[in-house]
Amino acid sequence: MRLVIARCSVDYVGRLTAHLPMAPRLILMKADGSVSIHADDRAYKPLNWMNPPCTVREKPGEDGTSVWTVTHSKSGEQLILTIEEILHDSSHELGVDPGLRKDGVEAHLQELLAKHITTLGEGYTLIRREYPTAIGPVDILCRDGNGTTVAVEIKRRGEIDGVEQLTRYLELLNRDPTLRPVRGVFAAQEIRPQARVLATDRGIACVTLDYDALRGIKKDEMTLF
Amino acid sequence: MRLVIARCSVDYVGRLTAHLPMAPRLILMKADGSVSIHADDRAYKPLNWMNPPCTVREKPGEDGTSVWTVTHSKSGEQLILTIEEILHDSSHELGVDPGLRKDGVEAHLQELLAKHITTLGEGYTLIRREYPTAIGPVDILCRDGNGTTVAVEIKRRGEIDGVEQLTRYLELLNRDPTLRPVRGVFAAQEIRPQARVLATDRGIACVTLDYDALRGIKKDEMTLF
DNA sequence: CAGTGGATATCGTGT
DNA sequence: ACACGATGTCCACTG
Repeated sequence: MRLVIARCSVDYVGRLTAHLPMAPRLILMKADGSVSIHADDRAYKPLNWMNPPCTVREKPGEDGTSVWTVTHSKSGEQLILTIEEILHDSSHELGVDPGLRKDGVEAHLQELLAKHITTLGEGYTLIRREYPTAIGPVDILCRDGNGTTVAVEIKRRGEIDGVEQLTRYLELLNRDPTLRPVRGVFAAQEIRPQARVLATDRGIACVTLDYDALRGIKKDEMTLF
Repeated sequence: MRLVIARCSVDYVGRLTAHLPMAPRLILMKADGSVSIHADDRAYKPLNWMNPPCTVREKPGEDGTSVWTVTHSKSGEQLILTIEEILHDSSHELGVDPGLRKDGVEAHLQELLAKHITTLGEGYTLIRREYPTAIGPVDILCRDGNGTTVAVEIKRRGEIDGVEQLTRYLELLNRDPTLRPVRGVFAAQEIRPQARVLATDRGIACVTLDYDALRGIKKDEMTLF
């Protein structure tokens, strides 16, 4: 990663044509070949940029300037930087990043639903989250008001896969005499029609989760179908 | 603008929950208060970030680490950076950026239409682009197949303003005996109904420009109303 | 209505 | 079905 602070002007010719007048800016050149030009505002969004794959050609310009031409390898788009003065220039080896782990909506929904398990219905009690089975953990195992065991599968977007997964869990759980009978609840922020049809056909209830509501603002906005 | 290269781990708690394991990264702190954490790839997109308005609190952590807590002033979202080692740290005054000037679609459309002026009709010939008048340049001045002068106003989105502008040009141009009579053509990627009505009422033809078609893929896809 | 800024969402693509 | 990357677009907000 190379960090350059320089007085530069920039011209972009590609999907549109754009120009940046001469001013001091950050030029961020990453190991993936990308180049982005940042001002001291606009949060993380650069003023202009070039995505990989691209190549940088550096050559002298007029009046002692230096011209960096960044060319996109496929589209031919160009970013032309005219450098008047370099105020800082440093390079750093960062290596490959382990990357972002999103505990994301699914995990968060699970946590919230476990905490507010009665949103599934009155008298519901949590048995445990991530209830282990031979084919993987069930997101939530709980009991309804009648004491019947309920297995809950949580997804951000409920699709057929999720229904199939829950079906497998239910089949397995229903072999356990201490749990049997086990009902299924398919919970997601958004449930695709096909998934809903399949779930209903298998006697699995569908619950649409309202994330904000679950976060505790208003618990009542959860709708049960 | 402060540039920090540091071994850090990051936890984000907000709209979702995310974690970044300890690794060397760029921490970009802008004058607007924003903080973004970049790996050496993914083009201009940071691994994680916090938008303004936010505040940064720096305090010692365990084992000699330093913990930077970035808190969003309104939502309370937090970005927690645990810094193990600082490899680079520099600050730079950039001042306010003059900002991006998008010559954008309009200039590009003008260029393309000038190049393919016959897309307005058979026998059309270009007089010149940016034809100067006392009240500003006319985007394109050309002649149709009959030798009649035609003034073209080009916009990305055709609104009433553009029609008014073209009307003023036409009024002026029609005073010139060497050009008179001058017809008007209002060309845009998208023309608002009101603008179209006004233009038609004034005897100005409307042309919807197909950007991709003009770019030379298929010249025929331009539609004349 | 025009101009600006922000998107951890959503979409599309590829596997 | 899923993961990843890109949005140079789109929308919502402001004045």
